[in-house]
Amino acid sequence: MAMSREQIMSAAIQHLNENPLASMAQLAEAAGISRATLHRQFSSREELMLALGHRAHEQWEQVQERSGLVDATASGDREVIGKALDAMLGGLIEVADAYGFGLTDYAMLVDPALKRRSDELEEREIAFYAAAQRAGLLRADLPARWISSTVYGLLVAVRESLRRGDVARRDVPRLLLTTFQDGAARREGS
Amino acid sequence: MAMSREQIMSAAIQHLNENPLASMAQLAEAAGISRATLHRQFSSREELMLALGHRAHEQWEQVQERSGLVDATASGDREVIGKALDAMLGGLIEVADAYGFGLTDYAMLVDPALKRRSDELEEREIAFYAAAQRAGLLRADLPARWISSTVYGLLVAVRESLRRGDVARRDVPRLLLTTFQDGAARREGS
DNA sequence: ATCTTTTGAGACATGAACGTCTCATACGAT
DNA sequence: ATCGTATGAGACGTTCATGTCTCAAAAGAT
Repeated sequence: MAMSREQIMSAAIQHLNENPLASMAQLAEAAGISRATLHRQFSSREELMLALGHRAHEQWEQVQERSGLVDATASGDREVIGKALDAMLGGLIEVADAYGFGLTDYAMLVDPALKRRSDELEEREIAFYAAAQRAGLLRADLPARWISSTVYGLLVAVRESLRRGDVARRDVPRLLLTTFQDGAARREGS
Repeated sequence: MAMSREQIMSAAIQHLNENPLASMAQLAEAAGISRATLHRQFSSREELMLALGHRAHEQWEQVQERSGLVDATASGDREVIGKALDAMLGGLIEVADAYGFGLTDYAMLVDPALKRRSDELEEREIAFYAAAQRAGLLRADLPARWISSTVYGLLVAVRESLRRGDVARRDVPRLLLTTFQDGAARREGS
């Protein structure tokens, strides 16, 4: 059976999540193909990594689009923003779960093109958080950039928890959302 | 001037925070010594990395001790636990800042001895969070392990924010603490 | 001033991963 | 059944980091 480029990338991602330092030989084996064939699809390791990075960014961008992030930012409507926030966080969980290794992989951050793109996507989110602050949904006393970092950090936490089996996958969206929004302190009123 | 083992390790950590993939030659240069001298102090790269890992764990353990984490856990006293929580989070920020690269470095997690030690330290924290839950300080509806992961993720966020200059260092403890405790959502009552 | 120790520079061998290439074979389409 | 294409196995050369070693120079101690 012919392994498509897509299939190879999926297998690579899956394997890199277990061993971020995997060699081309290991990635080929993980995809069930020979090293030669892998090199026929991706002429170099760097090309493969860049392809993975771009794919991750595409998915990330799709999450933003599907959640209507930009429109919500422009609308300023509290309810619209709230719905977009939930949708975005839910989508990000899936992406972070799939592309987990990229969250903290140093090599991913080196390429200028990838860096530019992720900066761009991040700026959109930051603008969105700022809009959510103006709409009274998020605390105004926190820098929007810090909120963005917080979400990123919580996604890392999600990945770790899932990797170690600490929490069930179906519980993750609720845990992330409630922790992000309400924090871990016991509320007086409950 | 003779470079002590400690000084070499400090320089190495500092440099690894900028480039986690630095070679021995680069680490030697960063410490201002020759590659030969570096190898006289640390016979192999692995030995250096393990030494760094152990040092990080020592500092981590000191944070636990100085914050009185174990005693607080045993006491069950709400006020004692609250004070320990603040002290611990403050201390963890410093450690995470210094040993940032270790937070997400894959190689650090491989060594069995290091893994065992970090598991042990983590278990203490988890027990502490559980005590904080019983004392009514932290939400009881969140798994203590998830709370632990949350703190870890927020420390990653801190490191990122500092690395990019998004927030001032002096603001970090407040931001981390309030985000962890209260979340990012705007409270009704404010 | 002399002796001892430490250091730096560099050569050297080793091993791992990469990227290229060849060739026989298996597969698929016609 | 045949032809064209894709694949696997493996050899090959290259590069790079590692770890060892030597030796002359610098630093430090007496």
